[in-house]
Amino acid sequence: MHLFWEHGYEATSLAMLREAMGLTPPQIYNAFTDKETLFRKALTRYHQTEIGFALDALSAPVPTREAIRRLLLGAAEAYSRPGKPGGCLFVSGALATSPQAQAIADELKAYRKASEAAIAGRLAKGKAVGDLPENLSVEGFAKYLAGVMNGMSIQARDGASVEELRVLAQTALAALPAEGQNQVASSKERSHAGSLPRG
Amino acid sequence: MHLFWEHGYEATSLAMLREAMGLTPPQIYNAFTDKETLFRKALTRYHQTEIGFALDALSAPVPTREAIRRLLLGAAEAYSRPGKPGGCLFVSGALATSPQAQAIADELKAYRKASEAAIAGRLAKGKAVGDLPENLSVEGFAKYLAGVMNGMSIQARDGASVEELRVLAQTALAALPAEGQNQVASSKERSHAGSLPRG
DNA sequence: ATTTATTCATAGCGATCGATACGAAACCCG
DNA sequence: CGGGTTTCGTATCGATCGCTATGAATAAAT
Repeated sequence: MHLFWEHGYEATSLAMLREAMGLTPPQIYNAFTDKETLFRKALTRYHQTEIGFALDALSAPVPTREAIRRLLLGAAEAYSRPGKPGGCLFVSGALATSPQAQAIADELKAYRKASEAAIAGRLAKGKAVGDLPENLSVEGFAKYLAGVMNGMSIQARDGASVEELRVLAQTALAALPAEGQNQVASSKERSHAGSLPRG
Repeated sequence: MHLFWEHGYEATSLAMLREAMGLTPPQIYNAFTDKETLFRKALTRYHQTEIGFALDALSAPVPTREAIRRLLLGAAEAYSRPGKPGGCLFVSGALATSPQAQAIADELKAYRKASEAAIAGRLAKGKAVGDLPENLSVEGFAKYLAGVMNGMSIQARDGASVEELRVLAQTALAALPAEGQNQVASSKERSHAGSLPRG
C-alpha cells in the first residue's frame, strides 16, 4: 500500500513489491491474483485504515461548519503523517496513466467522486437543518471542498508540514458562509448567489 | 506536449510520440536528444503557450483581490480548454513516478513551488500597499491559493466544466479577506490571526 | 523406508520499454 | 553516367515489465 501510495500504480513494479513484502513472485500471484487485484486490495485497506477521519467528520452529530472543519483538519493530518507517503492515495495512485491502466484511473476517479458526493450529502443535510443559507449551491460548494482536499494532497506531496496544511484548511474554511439568518439578511447586495459573499 | 499532458511523463511511450509526430525514432532522437529532453521542451512550451494567464494576472496593475480573481478564473479556463487535456501539466505530468524518474518529478515540483512563490510575491506587494490586512500570513495564503489551483487541476481532470471550475474559483475567493481598514477593525474577536475571519 | 503428493523458488516466458546500429536510397559533384 | 557522401527508415539492441512453467525440496502416506 505504501509503495502504491508513494509511486502510483504503474510506477510500482512487482520487483519493488516483491522486495517490500519478502515474497517470491508465485507467492504474490497466489495470494493476490495479479497486480491490479493487489492494487485494489491496497485501495480498500487504505480506505479502511487511513481515511476514516472523513466518514467520522461527515457523520458526527455536530453543526455543519464543525463537520467541515473536522474534515479539512483531518485531511491535513492524514496527508502528512510521519512515516507515510505524503498526500492521498486516491489522488497520487493513478492521476495520469497509460491507456492500459485506464480502468485503474477510472476507479480512483470514482473514489474521488464518491468523496465529493459524501461531502455534498452532508452539506445538503446542513442546508436542511438551517446550518447553511438557502441560496448556497451544495454541489458547487462540495466541489470546492473536494478540490481543496485534492489540492492539500498535492501540497502535502510537495512537502507541506502538518501545520502548513492546517493553516491551508483553516483558510479554506473562511469561504464557508456564516450560519443561518444573518446570511439571508443582506442577500440583495450579493450578485453571485452566495458564491462571492464579499465580492 | 498534449500526450505528456494527458498521460504524464512515464506513461507516454515513444511509440505514442512517434505516431503523434509522424517521425521515425532516429528523427526524434536527432531532434530532441532523448525522452527527458523532449519532455522538458514540452514543459517550456506549455509554460509559454498555456499558462500565460498566471503571469498576466499577477503582474496586472489592478488591486490584489482583482489580481487573485483573474488568477483563479484564468486557471478555470486554462484547465478545461476544449480539445486540450484537463488540468495542469505541472500537476499531471509526474505526480507519482518510479525512482528512475525522480528528477522529472522534482522539476515539476519546482515549477509548482515557483508558482506558489509568484503568488506569495504578489500578496506581499498587496500587503505593502494596504490591499491586505497586516496580520495575514502571505506564505500561508499563497499556499492556500496554490493548493486551490492544484485542486482545480484535479477537478478538471475528473471532468469538471469551465462553469464548475469558475464557481470553485469564486468560492475560493470568498476566503480572501476584505480590503484595508475594515479588516483590522475587528481583529480582537478573531483568535486565529486572520485565517478564520468568521470562525 | 519408500513412494506419492504438494509446496515453492529459480529461471525464463512474451511483450514492451527507451535508444541505436546498419543497410538502402537519395543527393551532390565530377 | 558514375563515385562518394550523406540522409534516413528498418530492424533490433539490452533492460525491464507483468507473469508463469518447471524442477528441486519438503511433507504426507502407505
